[in-house]
Amino acid sequence: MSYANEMSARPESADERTLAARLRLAVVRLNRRLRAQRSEDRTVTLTQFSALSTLHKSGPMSPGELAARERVQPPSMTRVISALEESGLLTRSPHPTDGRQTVIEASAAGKAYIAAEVSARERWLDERLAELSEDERTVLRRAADIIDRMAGT
Amino acid sequence: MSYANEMSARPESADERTLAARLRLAVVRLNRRLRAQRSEDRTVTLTQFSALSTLHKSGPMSPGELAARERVQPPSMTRVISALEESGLLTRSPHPTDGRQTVIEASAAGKAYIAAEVSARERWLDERLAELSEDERTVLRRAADIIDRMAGT
DNA sequence: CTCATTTCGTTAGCATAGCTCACGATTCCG
DNA sequence: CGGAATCGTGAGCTATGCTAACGAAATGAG
Repeated sequence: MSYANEMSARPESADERTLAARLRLAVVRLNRRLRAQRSEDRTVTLTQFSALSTLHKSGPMSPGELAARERVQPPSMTRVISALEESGLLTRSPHPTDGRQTVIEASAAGKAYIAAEVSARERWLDERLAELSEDERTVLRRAADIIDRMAGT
Repeated sequence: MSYANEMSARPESADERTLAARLRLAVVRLNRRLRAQRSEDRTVTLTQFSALSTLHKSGPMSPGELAARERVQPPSMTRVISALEESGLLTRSPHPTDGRQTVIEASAAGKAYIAAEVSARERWLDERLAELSEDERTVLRRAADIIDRMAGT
C-alpha cells in the first residue's frame, strides 16, 4: 500500500523561520484551500462571491468603489461584475446624475443566493474553525483585523 | 480634483461578520498583495519561490513529496519545477533505486538566490510587520501556526 | 460657449496558478 | 509472469490578476 517515499528531506516542523516567511506560507496555503472549495457550486467563484458579499453588505455603489474595497484594479472588477450580471445575481443601472458611472447592486436572486450559500461556501472553513479552541479563534479574529489593516495600506 | 463618488453604500467598518467571512477576506486580500510583490524580480514568481524555499529548507526530495508539502497537486508542481530547472535554480537527478521517481534539489545557484533574495522578496511584508506592535506580531505568529495546521488537514 | 483635461468603465491582451484527465514508464506483488 | 499500483508528466481548461489603451461623459479655464 505505502511505498517508500523517504529521502533525506527533513520532516516538516513548527519551524524557526522568520515571521514574514511563516505568514506568507500560511496565507498562500489557506488561500489555495479556500479557492478549492468551489467544486459543487459550478457557477460562482470565490472572487465573485467575495465581491457579491461586499456589495450586498455595503449597499449599491459604483464598480470603481467596489474594486477599491476589494483591493483590485477596476478592469479586474469589470469581469467579475459581468459574470455576476450574466448569472442574474447583480444588476447594473445608470447613475442618476453622472453618465459615466453605473450603479451596481445585488439583485433579489443575488441576496437570496448569499443567504442560502454563505454557510455552504464557508462550510469547510467553519468546520476547521469549530475544531479550534476559543483562544485560538480569538487569535485568528485579531489576526484577521491586523492582516486587513496591513493589506489595506 | 475630487469627484462625487458617494452612493448609498455604507462605510467600510470593522464589522460584525462571522469569523470565517472575516478570515477569508483577510487571507484573500493579503494573498493578492503578496503576489503583486514580484515587480522587480522578473524571473521567479511567488509560487516558485515558495517551492524553492521549502525544497532548500527540507532538503532533496521527490516532486510528489514537494507537491504534498506545498499542498498542491503533482501536475501543478511539475510546471513549477520545470521553470526552476530552466532558471538553473534546481536540479533533477534520477532516483538511485526507483526508476519512476526523480530527486530534485536546490542547486548552488538556487541556494545563493534564496540567501540573497529572501529579504528582498519579503521586504514589503517585512516593512508592514515592522510597523506593528510586538503584541500584534505575536498574534500573527500564533495565527500562522493555527492557519497552517488548518490548511494541512 | 468652447475645448483641453480628467474621470469612469470597459476592452484587449498577457501572465500566473491552480485543477482534472490521460498516459507511459516503472515497480510491486500474487 | 502479468495485473495493479505509483510516479512524473503532458494536454487542456478555468480563474484571477495586471497594464495599456480607448470612448463617453463631466469639469473647468478662458
